Amino acid sequence: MPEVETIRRQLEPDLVGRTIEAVEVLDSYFSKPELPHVFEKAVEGREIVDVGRRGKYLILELADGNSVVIHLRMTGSLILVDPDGVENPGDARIYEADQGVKHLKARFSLDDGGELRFTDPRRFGRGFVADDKALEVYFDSRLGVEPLSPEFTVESMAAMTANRTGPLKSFLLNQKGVVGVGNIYADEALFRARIHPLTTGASLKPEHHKALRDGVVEALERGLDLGGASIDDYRDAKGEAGSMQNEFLVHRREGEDCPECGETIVRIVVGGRSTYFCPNCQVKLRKPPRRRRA
DNA sequence: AGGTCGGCCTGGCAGC
DNA sequence: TGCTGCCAGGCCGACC
Repeated sequence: MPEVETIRRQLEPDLVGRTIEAVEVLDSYFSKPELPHVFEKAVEGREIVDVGRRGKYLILELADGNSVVIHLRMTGSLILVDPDGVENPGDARIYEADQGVKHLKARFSLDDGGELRFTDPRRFGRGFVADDKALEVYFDSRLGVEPLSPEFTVESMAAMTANRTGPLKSFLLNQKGVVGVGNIYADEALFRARIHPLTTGASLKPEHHKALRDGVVEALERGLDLGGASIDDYRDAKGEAGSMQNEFLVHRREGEDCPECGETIVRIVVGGRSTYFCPNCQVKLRKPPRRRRA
């Protein structure tokens, strides 16, 4: 989510008020199950009136009441190429890596001469067009509370986790409770909350509800402050990498020292996903963790 | 209904 | 060198 929000914030000032003159879908996977030309015709000639986000979905709201909804999944990128093209330092890097050509899946030509490009080496990203009503139905059936909204309270966390018998890590990844938490931020949030990833929601006590809520918020806000995490492919709308990956507390740090106690961070698989945690700080039992060194 | 697991994709890399 | 096979992970659908 920090990655999508970073892109949204960059795109908003440049895209609002722009008209999309032409759309070219170069890979039918992008618009699947809709045919490319149907997607193109639904978007061409429309003005963008807002750039929003819901969970990890980016939303280009059009003047005709429809919205272009784009999900980047893991490896999708949205790059805004300025009207003057080469002046943008990010552009040069994209051409250098041959990404803009090799993995270009869709392009949106703007009325100011600029272009929004969707690239995705793994072809998981998707885009579709929907009206307000359809979008509401779509999101309501899939997505829960926004983590950075006032609705994400300790009470809501308590209610969401109350009857959960599966691992909290899986709950965080499931977008029906709280949205926007992917594998990186789930690990970071659980560490901040000092909760073991295999802990069940039903076993949480009131202090844990607060710790987990705060952990999620803090992990996501840290990611936002750092412009997202660029482990592999992620780049922002200007083609620049984020720096969250340099400040992971536990994620992808197997064998390294816990930043809190110095214990060795371990990796396990939860729900088929790599999960990193500190076995000393994030205990399953109530036994207080021993402190080794700060 | 909640939980679990495999599939979708491709590039990168370890291991032989 | 070149091949195989595994891993990365957001979401969905099938199944228990």
